[in-house]
Amino acid sequence: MPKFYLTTPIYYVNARPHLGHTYTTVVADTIARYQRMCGFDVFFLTGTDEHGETVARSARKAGVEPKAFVDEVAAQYQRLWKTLGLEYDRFIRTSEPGHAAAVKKIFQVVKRAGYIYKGKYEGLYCIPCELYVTDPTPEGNCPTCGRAPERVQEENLFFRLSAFQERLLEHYEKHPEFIQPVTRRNEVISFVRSGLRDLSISRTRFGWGIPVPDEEGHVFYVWFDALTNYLTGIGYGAGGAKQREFSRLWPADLHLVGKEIIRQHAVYWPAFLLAARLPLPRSVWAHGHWMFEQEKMSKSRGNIVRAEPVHRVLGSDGLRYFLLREMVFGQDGNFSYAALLTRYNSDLANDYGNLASRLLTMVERYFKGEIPYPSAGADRTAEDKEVEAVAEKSITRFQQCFDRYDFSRGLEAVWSLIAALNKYLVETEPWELAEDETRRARLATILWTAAEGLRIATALLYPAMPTASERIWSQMGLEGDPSQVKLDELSWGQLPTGTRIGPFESVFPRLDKEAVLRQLRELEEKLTAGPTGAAPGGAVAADEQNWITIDDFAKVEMRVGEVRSADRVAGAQRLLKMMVDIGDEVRQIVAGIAEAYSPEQLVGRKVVIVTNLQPRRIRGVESNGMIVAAAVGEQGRPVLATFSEDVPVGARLK
RNA sequence: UGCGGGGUGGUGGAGUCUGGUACCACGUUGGGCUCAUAACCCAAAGGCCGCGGGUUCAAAUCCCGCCCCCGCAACCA
Repeated sequence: MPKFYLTTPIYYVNARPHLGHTYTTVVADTIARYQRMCGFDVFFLTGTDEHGETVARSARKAGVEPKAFVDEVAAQYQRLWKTLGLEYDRFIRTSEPGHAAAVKKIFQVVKRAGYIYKGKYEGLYCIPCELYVTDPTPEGNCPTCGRAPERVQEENLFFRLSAFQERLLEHYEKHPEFIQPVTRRNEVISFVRSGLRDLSISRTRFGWGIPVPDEEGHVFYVWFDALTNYLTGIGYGAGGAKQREFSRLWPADLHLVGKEIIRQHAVYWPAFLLAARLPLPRSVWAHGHWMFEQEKMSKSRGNIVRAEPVHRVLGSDGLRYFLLREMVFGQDGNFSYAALLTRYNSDLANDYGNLASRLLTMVERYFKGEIPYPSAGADRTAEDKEVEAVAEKSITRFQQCFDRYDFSRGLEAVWSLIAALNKYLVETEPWELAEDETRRARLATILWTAAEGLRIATALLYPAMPTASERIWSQMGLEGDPSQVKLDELSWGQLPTGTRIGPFESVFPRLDKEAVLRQLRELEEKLTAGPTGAAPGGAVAADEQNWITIDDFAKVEMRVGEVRSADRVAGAQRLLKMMVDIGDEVRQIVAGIAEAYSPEQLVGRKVVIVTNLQPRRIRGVESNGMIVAAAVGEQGRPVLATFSEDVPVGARLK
């Protein structure tokens, strides 16, 4: 049996799983189930990435040892995957001893091949990003996250990434399917063409990592450590039977990743593998991101969607269906509760679920629960043949789409069959025929035909919605379960006749939109109210109130000022430079309010100024104070503080 | 300003690489049916495919210019 080895990224345990993690894993699970139905011997690997300074810090903050911290968060991931019915073959954790051994081994191989050298790094380092800041912003901040980097000096081991530029480009050229979709491929190619710098692969600043052999005080940089999981997860370096398993499974057929880490997977990873003389994975597929109601999800916006509330209300299949159906694989998608419920009600409840219950009800009522069969000489009408044709076409189309991970279109193909079946029932009116004893044969043909269509649709839906598919399968009284269906053998006419249908009940009950929306919001709130971010349950101390004393407040000097003049700062979209009269002097102040206020609106206006703030140059212009404004809405639109009574310039606020 | 992604009937999306019928879902309006989960079926209305130019027998699709939106980054003390 041919093998199919696929992976998700290993998730960084600094944060609790959110919708993005769930999406990748759902996709992987769906592909795994699909490929099994296609006859592949599938191996599905996922796991957690547990090293690095950020994790060490979060653990310290939570007051626990790193190991205890990562154990807790890794368990959260495993629990969630379990509740969502995601069935991986192995969950790897980079803190496992076996993994460390394998990382060391591959390092030795790469080192012996001459691709490692020792260098000195002196400069800026951004701790949250775990990146060296080689070209900081004009302000001296990290270009990735905008925070202030720290000045460090350390001796590092470097990987000669630069030596692989040509070989990588050649590989992309020869294997166009290596990076997908095409837009990502183009991005990567232009990045590599622009020149590769050697990569520092060790750190000496912290200890929470895998020690580098023979290098006192060095631990591996997270990516060198993390990427290697794809090898260790299937037995690399383990020896014996495990090594044979490795040889059988490697190279990976598919690395599923989010678009934010395509570079690591399409550049660094193949370079490491080339250096270690290992075959390269067949493809790296980068999917897009989920937005929440048209906005990027982010912690600061507080709009991170979690799978748990949705699962509680809709069940895992409802969530899976939405994720697969609504996003064009590879592009960004938009998540909203309203869209989720609309999809659920119209596709799952009205079309599919309702089809099953109307059909099963009729089988129960007209044939005592036994799926009837068309009698030998029964005439088949044009309608019957049409249904068969649609079913055959759905099977083909579904496979074509799923083969290229076009889940959305593939599911559409199944729905074209479901729609055809609903239509068929309306047109043939079996409930009319049931009134007439002489037309039993025709009635039998119709119900058999519809049931056969439902069987095919249900089999095709298994990869996307395993639970629902299994339930309807058994409600129809079919043998075994849909996972055993071989897709290349699935075709019209295999529905066994005379099988007794099982007890049935609605698999996708219709939902009251308003009520469910409310329920979702409540569940969500309950979740956010708990420890947020990385904090594993209970590990975080109750928030101490951030009281300040009156003396603290007294340190801030705020005065009423009047804007004398205001001008835009050249080349800056949001900045205004103002001259503000604060009584005894006129201050120059720069503020990021240009998008909300025009200079003309401001001149002559009384505002509140923090006057004892340390002066600072912003975009080359000195600012001697800060203007006080409310941040309104999610975008933080500034609204200036004002007085409704007249106040003299220079008056102090207390 | 730099990089990336977009602008398609009321809404959300396909289609753009590989020019030639604008497709899907939701929504709206009218009708049908009663087996079914107020579900299902039929019909209709609704689009100068962001704007301007070009290539072509033919452009949503290719080329040039412009406008607008979103994300990231840079300024937001």
